[in-house]
Amino acid sequence: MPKARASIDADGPAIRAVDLWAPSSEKTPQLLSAEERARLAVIASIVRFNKGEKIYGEGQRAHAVFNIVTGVVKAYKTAPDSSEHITAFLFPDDLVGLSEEGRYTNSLTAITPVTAYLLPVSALRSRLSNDAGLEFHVICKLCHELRQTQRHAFILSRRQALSKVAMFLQLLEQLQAVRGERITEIYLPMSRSDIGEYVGMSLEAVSRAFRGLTTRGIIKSRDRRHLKITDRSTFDKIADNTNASSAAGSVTQ
Amino acid sequence: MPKARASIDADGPAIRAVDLWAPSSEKTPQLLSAEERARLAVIASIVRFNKGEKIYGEGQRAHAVFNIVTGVVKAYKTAPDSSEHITAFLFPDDLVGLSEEGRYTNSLTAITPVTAYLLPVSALRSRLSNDAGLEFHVICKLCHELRQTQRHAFILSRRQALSKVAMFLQLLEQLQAVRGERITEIYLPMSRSDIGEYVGMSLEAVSRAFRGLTTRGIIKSRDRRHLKITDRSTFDKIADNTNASSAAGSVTQ
DNA sequence: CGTTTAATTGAGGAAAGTCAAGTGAAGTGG
DNA sequence: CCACTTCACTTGACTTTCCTCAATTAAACG
Repeated sequence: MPKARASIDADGPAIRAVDLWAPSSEKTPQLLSAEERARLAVIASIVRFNKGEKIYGEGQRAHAVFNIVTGVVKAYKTAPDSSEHITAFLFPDDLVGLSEEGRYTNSLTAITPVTAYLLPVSALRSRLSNDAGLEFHVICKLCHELRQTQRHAFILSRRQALSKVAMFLQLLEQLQAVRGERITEIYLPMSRSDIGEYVGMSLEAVSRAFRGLTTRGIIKSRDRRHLKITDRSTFDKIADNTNASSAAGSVTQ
Repeated sequence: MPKARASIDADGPAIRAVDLWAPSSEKTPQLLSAEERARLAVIASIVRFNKGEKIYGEGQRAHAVFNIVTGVVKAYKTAPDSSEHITAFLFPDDLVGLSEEGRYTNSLTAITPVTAYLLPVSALRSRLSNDAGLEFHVICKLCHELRQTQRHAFILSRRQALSKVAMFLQLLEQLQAVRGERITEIYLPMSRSDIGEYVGMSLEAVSRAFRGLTTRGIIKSRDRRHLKITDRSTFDKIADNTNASSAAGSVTQ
């Protein structure tokens, strides 16, 4: 029996984002019509990457844009001091590889097995200039990613480790919901180290934050990659940084 | 004699960004042709805001997009704990107010006197759908802003206060260069508190960072809003976080 | 010129980083 | 299938850094 995703696989590239102007009932609808997806499928090819495989490196010539079908990738920059900063985690229906003057601005690595559509820039370019509707959808997607990155920056600006991690989990949960997956459990495809590089703290601090949330009874992890939020209200308070630590503290101590 | 900017004022909305694919010689060219700007000018109106004046609030209905002509604005989010996080500083030729489902996602306040083009969304919307070239330019601008926000996130991810502030100054300097202004001196239109809210540290820490850079002879400030980089190589090392603190430390101590 | 706001500076404490050791999980090859 | 290697994660002890609170100085504004 084919997975739900298999149909997407067959239908061509897909992008998902909210509309810029119109208030819609649906949360994040599929932006492209079947016809548009079919037209894009003509110029696209399917590519696969193993877990841990590097897709491209920062500064390389950008020959293609990728549209993820299944799996998760990380986009990251390597700082001059050789520490890595993760720019974004990218999931199915995301678009990645939009470049600056023909060169990639991030490196890209698969953190799970990945299948994706590869769209050559030359072909995409001409398609874009001939299809105003598609262009508009790309604009919507970019606005979406811009807000996503602003949210990332917001997480990074927090000072408390617990708050950072809680916000990160909220983010993952929401993305999962948007993809139509079950959210009884949050799935963490990435390592502690990846999380640390995303939220701006050491992997040890990430580990401690998980422990902190667990011992306070706020989350419960089945294994290192699956957890459940058991106390939603204090969880949200910690994420919002509204006096939850003090309340929870009085319970614990 | 009119300032260079006065001509922009007269010519209609202007946006500036690098091209997605083509490597260009110019750093960040004006994307819109005279004709496009004129067509946009038809639907635009000029608006002015005083220093400190709020332009719109997060969550309000988004009736218009703004294209800044002169002055500087800050876009920010107010956290549930009532602390403010600055999302971006916006300068002439920037585009701001692209919304999510018809509502603004940030608040916007002028931090200097500001003049801007106001583009009603309804008119802009129909212009966009009739002009593929304009759409493409908006895509370029959005990619540009996306990278800008990623850079912001990168600054926020740094741990050292000096490094954060140095990177922030690099950013300002580059934006100044792009706008064609002189870069012998870096101009800081925003307060220490604004800087702190942008780079993710307290205003006191910002102040101390400036002092730190000054006492080490790396920067020299004429007044609180104007400074010069006097030791470029160690400045860059601090921004890059490559063993400059140790080297500078041995000099000072 | 006085009042208000912004910025600096200092002292103390909390929080996360670093270093290092130990534990658990996963994958490999016999 | 199990021992072995390897890698990811956890946990602890110590140190550094920045935040918080508070007092002082400097600048901006009417």
